[in-house]
Amino acid sequence: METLQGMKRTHHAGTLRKADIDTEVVLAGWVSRRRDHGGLIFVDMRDRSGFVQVVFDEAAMNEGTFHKAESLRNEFCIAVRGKVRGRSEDTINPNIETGEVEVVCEELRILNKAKTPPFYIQDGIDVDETVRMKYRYLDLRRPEMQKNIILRHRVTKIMRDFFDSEGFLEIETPMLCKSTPEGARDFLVPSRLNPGEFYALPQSPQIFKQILQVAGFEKYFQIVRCFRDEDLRADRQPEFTQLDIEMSFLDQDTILSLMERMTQKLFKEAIGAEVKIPFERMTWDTAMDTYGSDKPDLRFDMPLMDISEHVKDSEFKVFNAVLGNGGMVKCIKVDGYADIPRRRLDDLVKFVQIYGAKGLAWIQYAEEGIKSPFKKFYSDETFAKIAEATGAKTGDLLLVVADKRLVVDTALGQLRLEMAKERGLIDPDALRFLWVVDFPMYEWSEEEKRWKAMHHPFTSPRDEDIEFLKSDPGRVKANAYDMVLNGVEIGGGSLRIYNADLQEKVFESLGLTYEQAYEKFGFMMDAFEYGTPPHGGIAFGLDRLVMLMAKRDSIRDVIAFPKNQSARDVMSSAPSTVDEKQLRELSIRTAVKKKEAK
RNA sequence: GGCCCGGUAGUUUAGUUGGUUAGAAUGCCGCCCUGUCACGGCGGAGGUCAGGGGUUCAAGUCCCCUUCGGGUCGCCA
Repeated sequence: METLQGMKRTHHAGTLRKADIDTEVVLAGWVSRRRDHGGLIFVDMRDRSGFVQVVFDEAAMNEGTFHKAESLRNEFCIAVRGKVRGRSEDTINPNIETGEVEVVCEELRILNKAKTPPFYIQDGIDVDETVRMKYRYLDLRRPEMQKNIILRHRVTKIMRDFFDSEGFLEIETPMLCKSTPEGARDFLVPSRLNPGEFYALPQSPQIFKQILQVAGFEKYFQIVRCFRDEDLRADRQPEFTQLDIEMSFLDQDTILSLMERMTQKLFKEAIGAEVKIPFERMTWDTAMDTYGSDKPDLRFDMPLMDISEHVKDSEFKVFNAVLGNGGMVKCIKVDGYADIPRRRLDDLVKFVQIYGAKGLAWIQYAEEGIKSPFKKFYSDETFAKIAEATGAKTGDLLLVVADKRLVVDTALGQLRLEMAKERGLIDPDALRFLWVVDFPMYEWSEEEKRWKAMHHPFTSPRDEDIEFLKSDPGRVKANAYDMVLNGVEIGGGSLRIYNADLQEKVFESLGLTYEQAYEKFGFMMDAFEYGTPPHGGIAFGLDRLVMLMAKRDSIRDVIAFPKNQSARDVMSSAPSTVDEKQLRELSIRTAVKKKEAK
């Protein structure tokens, strides 16, 4: 092995251009590809800036160096001293950025050899993700992964600059916190010094950032790791990063427009995308009613339409039962898909059942006539009326779900997305931002038979709804808002309660007595007794945001070292068992493995 | 916890109704090659068909269990 002594890198490989011709350069990086022609060897040399072709010419260099070049293999770490040369007309490679030049090697140092990598170090590979994760250091060498991680850096840099210029302070909050019972499962950390007691890793710095408002910092932000011990998804990791914001003396417009300006600047500077502000705003009720989702994808239309009115008063038992039970019949219209294969319809029935619908019906306005499982229960006139109401023309398809409101909306909302994908209605380059506002304060937990806070228990109800906190919690709307991009929730927040009496009422409506609430959030309630300013904030999911900007389908592609679906780090093999001694120090008697737990 | 899909050389995969020695591409190794850029030519090595059990004259293929991975519902204030 050789060292870099006396050789100082002067350039990055991917930056060399015609203007650098005749420059003496020293490059350092990795062998990306080697093309050995016998007396002439080409090596594509890669560093984080890209790559350039290095030429080893047997006739024009000393024998030892050429011999060394013959031994090069992919992913060897090397340094090269040489001169930049313009390529002759017929050897220019227009497909690469450095294709007009090459580096003629004068000195080669092999800084380190490399084993044969388990997969190609290049973009667009189709390799089992477990293999990529195990060799994450190689996966991250791939240009597209480098691009993602570099983009992530730029995003956080722009955010920090923006909030600094707006007078916000980045303040750190603890990682070892008090466990909060509401919400997601906590990751727990045993306390050695306090046997039998545990810290929790923060699900978010929520309470601390509110207390920072009591403390008078007025404008806080933090790019902060958060932890939730719940099941994973393509867009959910047990530890994730949040852009966390809280400010005093604001109204809802202040924070929404602040975030719009931040988003506009971010997209412009990070990926060169123009974002128009202000964003469209839609109430939660409208979003659910029209798109069957609290985070509608507005890159295509296809609204949910209520046809209950047209299908009542018939002999069709299915619809009658639903309508008689306070349910509804809604549909979506898929243009030009009346010729959907029967087998596909059967699939779609199964599809909506995942979301709790009992079934799916349809009306095919086909050339040869109307086809529908409930055709015999309705007159031609009814089908014509439905066509008129929904705008369905010959050749169109209506997909119909009948059930309770929430089930109908959810199932059709998901079906809407499925159909848009299938019919190619989504413009992959579109950026459709949206604020969803006026979220309900509570949602009913069937499991626990009680009202739960939809956002969190510190969210303020709208003034005009406070009177219903006790009598009719379901109708209370909150000062809560979500930012949605292309059907993905990228941020959410609220104006908080800053009045102790109101906070107590809300705790009460959640089934907490003053004593119980005090046990859980006492330090916060105490703090709130000392002149708490009106305040509110928002939190952005950084991973999801960068995922969308990088046009990836999984947040794992924008996190350097993610966990797999079982929350394992397959590279380092975390989590792992620990010594008995460590457990004893923590006053933990036994560790039970999953298999034994059963 | 439920549902769906998957596991065959290092990698990506083919493998029909169960039937001879599991085939290919790429990567790897060796030799040759002075203008390639997915270089090319010739030759070679490389397989616990995820694991276990069962059915069968015969299992990569059929059945059961386990395990690992991905997606998803629940869950995620």
